[in-house]
Amino acid sequence: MTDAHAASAPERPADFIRELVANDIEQGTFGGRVQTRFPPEPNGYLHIGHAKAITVDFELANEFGGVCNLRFDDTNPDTEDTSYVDGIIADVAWLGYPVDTVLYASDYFEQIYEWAELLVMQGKAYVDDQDADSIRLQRGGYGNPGVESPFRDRAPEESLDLFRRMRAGEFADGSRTLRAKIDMQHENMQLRDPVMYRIRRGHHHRTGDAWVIYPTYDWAHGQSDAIEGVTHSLCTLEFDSHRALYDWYLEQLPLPGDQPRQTEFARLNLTHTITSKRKLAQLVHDRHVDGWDDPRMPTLRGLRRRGYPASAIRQFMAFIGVARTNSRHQIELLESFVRTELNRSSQRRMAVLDPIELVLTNWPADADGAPTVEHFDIVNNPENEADGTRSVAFSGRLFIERDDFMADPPKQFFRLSPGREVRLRGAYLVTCTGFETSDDGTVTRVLAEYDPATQGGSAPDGRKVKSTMHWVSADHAVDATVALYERLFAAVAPGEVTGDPLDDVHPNSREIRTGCKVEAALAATPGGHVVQFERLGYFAHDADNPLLFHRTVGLRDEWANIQKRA
RNA sequence: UCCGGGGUCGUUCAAUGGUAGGACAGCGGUUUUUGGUGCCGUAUAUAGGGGUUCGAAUCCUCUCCCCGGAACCA
Repeated sequence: MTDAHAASAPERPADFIRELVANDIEQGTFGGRVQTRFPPEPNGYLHIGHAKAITVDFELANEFGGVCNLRFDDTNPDTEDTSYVDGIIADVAWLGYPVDTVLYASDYFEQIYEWAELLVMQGKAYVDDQDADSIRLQRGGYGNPGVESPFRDRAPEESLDLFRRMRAGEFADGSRTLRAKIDMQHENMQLRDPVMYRIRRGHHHRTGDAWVIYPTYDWAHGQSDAIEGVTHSLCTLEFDSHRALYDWYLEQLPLPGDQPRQTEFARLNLTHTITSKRKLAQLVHDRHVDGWDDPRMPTLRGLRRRGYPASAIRQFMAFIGVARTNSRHQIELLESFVRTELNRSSQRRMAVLDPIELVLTNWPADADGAPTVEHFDIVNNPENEADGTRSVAFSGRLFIERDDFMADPPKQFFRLSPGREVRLRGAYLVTCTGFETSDDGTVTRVLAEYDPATQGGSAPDGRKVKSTMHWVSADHAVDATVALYERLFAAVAPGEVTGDPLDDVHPNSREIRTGCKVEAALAATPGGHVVQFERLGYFAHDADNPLLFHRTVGLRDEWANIQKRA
């Protein structure tokens, strides 16, 4: 975190949710207790948007001394799977939040069913024999009243009998539903006799075939909250109109404790990023990406593989806060948190992505005629002295970045060109004496002379050079593969009003570069960590392949800006 | 069309009747054995009209714009 970030964090005023909770505590609502929950449906993997909900839920409970549990909203057997359950648990844990208590709405099916019978007996719910199309037609429209079902005034005893037979499996899927009897003329469409149970014979990943009827989200969510003792049920803005129904259900029931309260906040949107589980699933299905953990994906596992530190994601979420305004944050802000964290934590290594040979023509040979090899101790991380130094081999034949040499450089180019002296980081000052080209004019080799008096990279006479370049020794480097990523989506920008963002998938969102040269020691280190290749950006070492690196984010590149402006 | 939620620098989050502030992105400078990092400086905003008030981003009113809501999805 930069000082600017650090300084602004404590000054950040309470967002509206924290204000609300602080107020509740002051007034003694919920007996001063705070309990939240993060309630994903296990029908896909978590993405960066969920990370906001996770941090809001867990941090709020944390801040006020309450608890937050992970609860699976597993009320739809058709879409859910145990592999998603496992993946979500792992992702929440990776983000840094406790998963020792994992709860499931499906554990409450019996209690929720009993409460449904209660509503039926009280005449507040009825079995409807109509199909989905008829119910939808009768619901009416915005500004148009609904039509009451012909089964609406069926006797409670008859509904109860039918409801029990629904559970017993006597009726076909979709043939009947249990509906709440509220108000078919209500201006809020959610209150026009919503469906509470549907018949569905899908195999549930936890309850198996024990049930053929399943509660809908609205009929299960508030009830689960109440059973668990949740006080503050936080969700995203699109559930705003469901709040009246949430309250109505709870008001009808003999709850074991205080009635929980739903509060909505704006979901996270990011530029160049899609946060729709359905669409991410389509990216995977259509093979635009390799899988849910593809480093281009905004999934938590994709970001992790790409080298995003969990702490950077948490800090970003804390910084943007919560509000009810629909907005789309710039991904550059997230990336700045990633860079800030990585700048502090990642060790520096030298690598050359697009190698060109640099030959030191005055480099000495040993007694046996072979080129001399020297070893330099180079600082691992200038931001953290405790990271120490490493020994790097140096000799007369090196690789440098092709971009770091220009035969005919423009004014603002500070790197190697004929006649100019630069520093090879941690090694020597070298002066370019010439270069070789192939028949088509491509530079094939750069020639230079080193100054033996500048061992370690500083000149005894105090002369300065304008550039310090990274390098690898040709005889000591190893070949590696580096994956560079563009934004998956070209647009998805603020104010953009395109159609389906999937039309916008960047066709060349990944560039694989082989033949890159990296320090030999990198091949021997375990994968998973992130290193900074000097001036090239941050790279995540692939967990499975020690010679594959994913670029996490690039560095801020002033030279690129200069070229752009020219 | 009806109901609900929103509208503050380019972007985003603050300021709740009393100096419109921060971050990211810009721009200018500076330090630096990474054109990285750090540091210093700087421009840019209250959707519009009317009203209340000594004083309005904030309260009232009219208008405009954006988002959400009519699954047996969540």
